[in-house]
Amino acid sequence: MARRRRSVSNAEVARALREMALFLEMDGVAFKPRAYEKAAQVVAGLDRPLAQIDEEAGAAGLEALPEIGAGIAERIEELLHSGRLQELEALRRERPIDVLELIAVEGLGAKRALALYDALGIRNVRELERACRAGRVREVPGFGAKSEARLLESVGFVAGSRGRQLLGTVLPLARELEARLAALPGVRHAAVAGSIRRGRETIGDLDFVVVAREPARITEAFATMPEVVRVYGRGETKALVRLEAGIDADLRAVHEASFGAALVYFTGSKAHNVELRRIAQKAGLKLNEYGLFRGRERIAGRSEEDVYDALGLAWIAPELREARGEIEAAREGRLPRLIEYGALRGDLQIQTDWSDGSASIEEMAGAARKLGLEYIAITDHTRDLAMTGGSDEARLLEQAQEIARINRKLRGFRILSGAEVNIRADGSLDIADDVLAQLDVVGAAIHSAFRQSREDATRRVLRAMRNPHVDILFHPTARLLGRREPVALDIDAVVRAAVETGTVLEIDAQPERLDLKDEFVRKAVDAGAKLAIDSDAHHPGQLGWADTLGIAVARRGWARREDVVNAQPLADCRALLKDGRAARSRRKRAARRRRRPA
DNA sequence: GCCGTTTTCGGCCCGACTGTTTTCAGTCG
Repeated sequence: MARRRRSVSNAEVARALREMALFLEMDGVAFKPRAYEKAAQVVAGLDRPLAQIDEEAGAAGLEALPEIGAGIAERIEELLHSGRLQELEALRRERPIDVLELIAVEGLGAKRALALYDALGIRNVRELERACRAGRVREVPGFGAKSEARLLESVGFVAGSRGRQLLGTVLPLARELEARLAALPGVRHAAVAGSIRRGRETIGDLDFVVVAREPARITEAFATMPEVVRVYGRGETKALVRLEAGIDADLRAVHEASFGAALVYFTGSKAHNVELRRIAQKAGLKLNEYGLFRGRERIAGRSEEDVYDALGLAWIAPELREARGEIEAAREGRLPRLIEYGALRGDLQIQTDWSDGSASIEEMAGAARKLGLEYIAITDHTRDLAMTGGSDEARLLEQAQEIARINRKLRGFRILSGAEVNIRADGSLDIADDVLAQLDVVGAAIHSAFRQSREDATRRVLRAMRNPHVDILFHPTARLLGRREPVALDIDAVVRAAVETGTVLEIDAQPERLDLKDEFVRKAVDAGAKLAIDSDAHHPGQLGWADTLGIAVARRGWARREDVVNAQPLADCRALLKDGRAARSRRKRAARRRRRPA
């Protein structure tokens, strides 16, 4: 029997395309490197396996993807079918350079990596480090003692780098630095830009834009902050530093008249900016970080609104700036009215000391109330999660009584009884239906058997969603950023089932989860499925995640307030849950019976 | 190599900073 070949992942294909780009760049080939690089980015950002696209639609399916034409589609197919790319292997034989590793060193690109290989035979970071220490790099034309020292320093940072960090980790630091910049003398505006402003789930570096009377003093102050462990460069208007948190921070100072253009420019995304510049170019204009120019005349730049307006576009919220159709929508005036920060009125997933949370029901309710919420659901873990002290049926009912008792003392705030029940591998639940029927909010979630096949995992989740008592699918894919892959769900099938069964899909706002992720939120919104944005807090201090991280993900998924059940008043929220719907239809049927003449 | 309101050829985003190049290439964002 023929053994099935291990399937080639999108990440591996993206890596190969990126490597192709670098080898081509070494030879000074024009434009092709960028074509490969762009294709690599598209592949890395796909939410479906290339192998699946190839299986279903072949090369035509691959070519339908943006930035992938006949040439690259053919190479992707070669990779998928044979696990190899002969052209790349030939390039590697010709120059056995670990170019992907080497260009991770700050200050080294394809060209200079090649120069080092030609002169000294350097193939990887280890050999680069040795050559730097031996003082041989400074002998290479185009290099000197200074670049040798910088490279040596950078090598250490490559080893110690932790890569992209969680939005939830970096956001507080970014806000703190933003506030400190704003407080410096002579600073008129200071703003966080970059992927933080767009609300991306992970962050590669911090970007700040400032307007100041004496920019050079600001870049100086920035580069000498106590958190700075290394200064890559600093000029009159720009500084790039490494922070002790293990992340780089970039500061740009511009004039007031350029603030909006700079904010657009440094907020990105890169792909969004490229589209904006193309629009400018076609209109005979030029867009850069200083403004939108007709010839030498600046026609916009002071505010973001001016810049977009002058390009014939409505202002686009930063969370949408990913070149996923937002520019067309802005041109045609059909951008969604996104859910606002602060719009949540309740939180439907909260753990307490009845399972693995650290605070009591009353403490969590009090903290939620302080944040301005009107209601919460207490959803402690259940039987299968014994490790967390998960409740059985009797304990859930006991907790519901305790909640009722607390509610009697509360005015203007309501605690809903609930549970986070476990979805077993076969899709059954770990709590009996008759008890679930007595709770206000039932969330169901996967906590085990994460590596099922796509078919099995999808069947499992759909079975749970069809349970009439399951109101919400909690953290639907169970991924943990940087630690655990998502369960291999057919997300389109899950979204369809959500619409059919009235099951709400959750955006779990725990920094490591952010699950559903933005692209899946968009699918849910497009299909008309309902969402919940929950903190999944296990401690009072974590309740704020929903309004920061959770809303950011929802906005990135083009969600509006009306798509989110817990952005509604309590009565409306409850009516949108399954039991509420069932109750409503029961009432309607009863009313029809009454109207009918006897 | 990709793409198309300049559509099957001829374009392809733009600027700051660094180092060593005495006029600019490479790298980065």
